[in-house]
Amino acid sequence: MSGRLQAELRQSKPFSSLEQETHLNLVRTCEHLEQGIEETLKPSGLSPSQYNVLRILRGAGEQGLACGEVAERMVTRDPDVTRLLDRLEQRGFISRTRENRDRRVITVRVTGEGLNLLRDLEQPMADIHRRQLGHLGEKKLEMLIQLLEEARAD
Amino acid sequence: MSGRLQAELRQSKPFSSLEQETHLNLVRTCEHLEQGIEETLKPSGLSPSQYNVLRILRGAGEQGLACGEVAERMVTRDPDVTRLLDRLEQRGFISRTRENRDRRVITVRVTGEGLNLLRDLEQPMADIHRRQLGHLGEKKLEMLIQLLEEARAD
DNA sequence: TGATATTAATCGAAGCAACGATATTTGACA
DNA sequence: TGTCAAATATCGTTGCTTCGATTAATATCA
Repeated sequence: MSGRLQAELRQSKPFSSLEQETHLNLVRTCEHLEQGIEETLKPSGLSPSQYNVLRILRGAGEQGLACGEVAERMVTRDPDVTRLLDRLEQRGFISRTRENRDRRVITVRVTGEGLNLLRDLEQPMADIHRRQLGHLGEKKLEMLIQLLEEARAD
Repeated sequence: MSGRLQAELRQSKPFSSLEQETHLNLVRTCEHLEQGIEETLKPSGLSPSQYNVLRILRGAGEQGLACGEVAERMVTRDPDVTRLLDRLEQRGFISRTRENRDRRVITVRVTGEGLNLLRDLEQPMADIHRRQLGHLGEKKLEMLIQLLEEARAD
């Protein structure tokens, strides 16, 4: 068994299976990375989910997206996108307009202010990603990606 | 670039760097695994953190652990362990006793009821781990563990 | 000793998340 | 057409998280 996680957990026989050890390593790594992301976003008062939504909307461009489409594209699934959007709208980063074509759907768009915020975050976010994972090098990153995609394919 | 995550995100140019792609793959995979864990734990009304605490305490045995030590050993860091323990104590899965040696610390122990709960969860948890990651096989799991540990070492 | 700092755990308040239930609008079809 | 089902987004409630402040006990050291 690998020693690093064992040391972190301070137990002598922490794992009952290789699958479990992998799981714990994944969760730990994720936690570690998310912590860095949160710190980078904290000055602008955005949560990772909110940042994710703004980027999704920037990707969608002028035509915007329906609420449900935003929910589908989020990295982590949010059971109540409405209130997430509420907070972004209150701060002026997105706008909502009800469609006349189908009055059930509400189209969401990122505002100019939202785009400015994203622009300001671009460099810091690139930096933190690099700092956190850059030391692995291209080859290992690709291996890791490959393994993770395979892990999700069940 | 790998195709799977790109399809999930439904964007044509989602990544500005390999590090970012790795990060997103990690978060997605974690999310996916945690979802399975949550479903397995739901019948007993435990959150992953609560389950984690019970296992930590079982590992510590009769002598128990101080609150702070529990917090240190958790997989995901919780800024307020007190209330997490409150809920477990209310349900009878743990007990708390103030130490006379140093009256600042409170020792936490898992109760018999807590141990029973853990025993009942053992098989379902082993099953879900196997179902989620077993298809990778021993070799790839070890590779993944190795890469994840390396990723955290920055 | 007495004053200050440190450590351990808890609590108050505010905001957030999760789960269902509820409008509102549209579609399907007898 | 009228009725029922489906889709879309929102809201109500309850419980959980988080942040900082607070209490209490111990350690430090002039």
